[in-house]
Parts: sequence; structure tokens; C-alpha cells
Amino acid sequence: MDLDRAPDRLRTLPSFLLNQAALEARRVVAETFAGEGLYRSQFALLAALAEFGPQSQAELSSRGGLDRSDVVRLVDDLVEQGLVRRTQDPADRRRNVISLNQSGRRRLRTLERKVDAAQEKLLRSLTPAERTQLVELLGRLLGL
Amino acid sequence: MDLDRAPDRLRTLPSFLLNQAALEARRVVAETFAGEGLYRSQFALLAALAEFGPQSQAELSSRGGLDRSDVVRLVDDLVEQGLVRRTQDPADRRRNVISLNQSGRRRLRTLERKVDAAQEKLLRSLTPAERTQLVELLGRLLGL
DNA sequence: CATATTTCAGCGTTACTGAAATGT
DNA sequence: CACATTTCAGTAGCGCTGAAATAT
Repeated sequence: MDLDRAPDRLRTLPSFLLNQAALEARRVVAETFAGEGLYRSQFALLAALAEFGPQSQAELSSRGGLDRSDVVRLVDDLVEQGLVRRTQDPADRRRNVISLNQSGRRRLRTLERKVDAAQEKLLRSLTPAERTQLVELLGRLLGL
Repeated sequence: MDLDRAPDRLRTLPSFLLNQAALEARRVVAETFAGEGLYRSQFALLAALAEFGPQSQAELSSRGGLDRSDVVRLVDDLVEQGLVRRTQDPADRRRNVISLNQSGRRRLRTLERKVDAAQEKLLRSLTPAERTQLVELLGRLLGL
């Protein structure tokens, strides 16, 4: 990337740095998911399901920071891969209830290990304290 | 976005937070550039030209963190808009030398003001010290 | 009726790939 | 010859829009 040659105007511009850092993150994490035949955003879906249990696509959408219409396609694919189940909610027949199955739970555990390894690679130039700081600052920026 | 409802697994995952923060940055900054009829990456080109003077597209590519092939199209557009000149380098006829002209310099000044205003908006939940810290951490992550 | 959920078809931007053409 | 630069055509992923269908 050679960003050390970038103009000062960019090297200190938060929106630019965030963009470049996100790109780098994407590159590092992409390797993991390419090998798994999954999209990165599907990890968010699986994680939300593991943490909050069966839920509607609308909930998955807001919890994973994903568009409602993308959730449809991503869940389609997860169903095809046998990682989740999609059933109609009897209490509100507009809703689909998505739930993790055994295979999904197993797959998530594998992914978590690989995703964590990717973070390590991404953050290798930061000390543990700095990593915490970064997470904290980003969280605040996002209103978390 | 409602990311406060996100699972812990994501709320503390650096690659996820970087991605979401970059998205937010893109949303905020996009307003500026939509109104200007320019792409965000063209700002990077103009800034590099202002700071380092006339240079080849290859240099612009590495300095702006852009792909060589995208630089072609972005410069095409900047030429059309009359903001830069593209001339062949007599010393190495493979190269194009891109240079800012008056109109480009003026336009850049306007953009800088608007981009700075957008940063303010993006970072409004952080103190000045925290903003500096964030820039520092991202710079380190990127090897700057 | 207004509102919520899912689904579909399609768009714009972005980063990228591979290869050709040209020149050093 | 190996290598660098520009250009072109095309791809994939991502975030998003608008509208239809269904249900509350």
C-alpha cells in the first residue's frame, strides 16, 4: 500500500485512516472466510444467533449492522449450507425465526478461532493496552 | 444502525469496529462529495498533487492508497472537470505527468474546508485528546 | 387504516484482476 | 530480455433503494 508516502493531509485525516484500516482488516479477514466459503457478514449472523438465541431476520439485521435485504440472501446461503434453520414464527406469521443448529454451532467455534487469529495479525503493531484503547475509541465513535 | 444491540463478540472485535467506523465515515463524508460531483478518492489525488507537485499516475496510486487502474478513471474525470492536466513525461514516455491547475487548487481548498467539517461531525463524541490518540493508533496499525 | 416483516430485482461505489499496449 | 507504466474490460463484495407481498 505504501501509505507512508501519502501526503500529510491524508496521513492525519481520520476518515481516510479509518477507511484504510478497514480495508486492511478486510484483506486480513478475507483470507479466513474465502477458505471457509462464507461471507464475513455471515459470521456476524452466526455470532448474534449464538449470543441471543433464535430470532427474526429483522433482529439479525439490526444486531449485525446489516441491511434487511442482505440478511435474506445471507440466511438463504446459511440454510443451504446447513448451518441454520429458518422457520415461520407461529406467534407472528410475518416473521421468520432463524436458529443455529449443531453444525452451525460447530462452524462458529472454528470461525471464532480463525477470526481471532486474524485480529492478532491485524493488530500486531499495537500493544495489548493500545488494542484495548483502539476498541474503546471506536466503540465511542460508534455510540456503543 | 443500532449497533448497541450487537453481540459482545462483535462489539469488541477490532475488524468489525473498524469496518463499521469506516462505514460511518463514508456516510458522513459522502454528503460532501455528492454535492461536489467528485469521488472521495479524487480528494486524495488532489491532496497528493498539492503536496508533492506534478507526478505520475503510479506515484498517485501509491500515495493515495488507490489501485492503478482506478487512478486512470479518476484522473480522466478530473481532466474533464478541468481540475488537472495530463501530459506525457518527455523523460520517460511511458509516464503521464499529472499536475494541478488553478481551478484544481481552488477546488481543493473548498474541499478541505468541507472535509474538515465532516471530520468534526464524525468525531463529535471524542475529546481532542482522544481524536489525536485515534489518529495515532490507526497510523501505527497501518505502519505509518 | 397504518405499520412491520420478508423478499426480490436492481443500482452505485469500491477495490481488485488479468491482460494488452507501449516504453525503458 | 526483464521490468515499469498506462489502459481497458470485467468481476466480486458491499451497502443500499424501492416496491411488492404478506401479516399484524
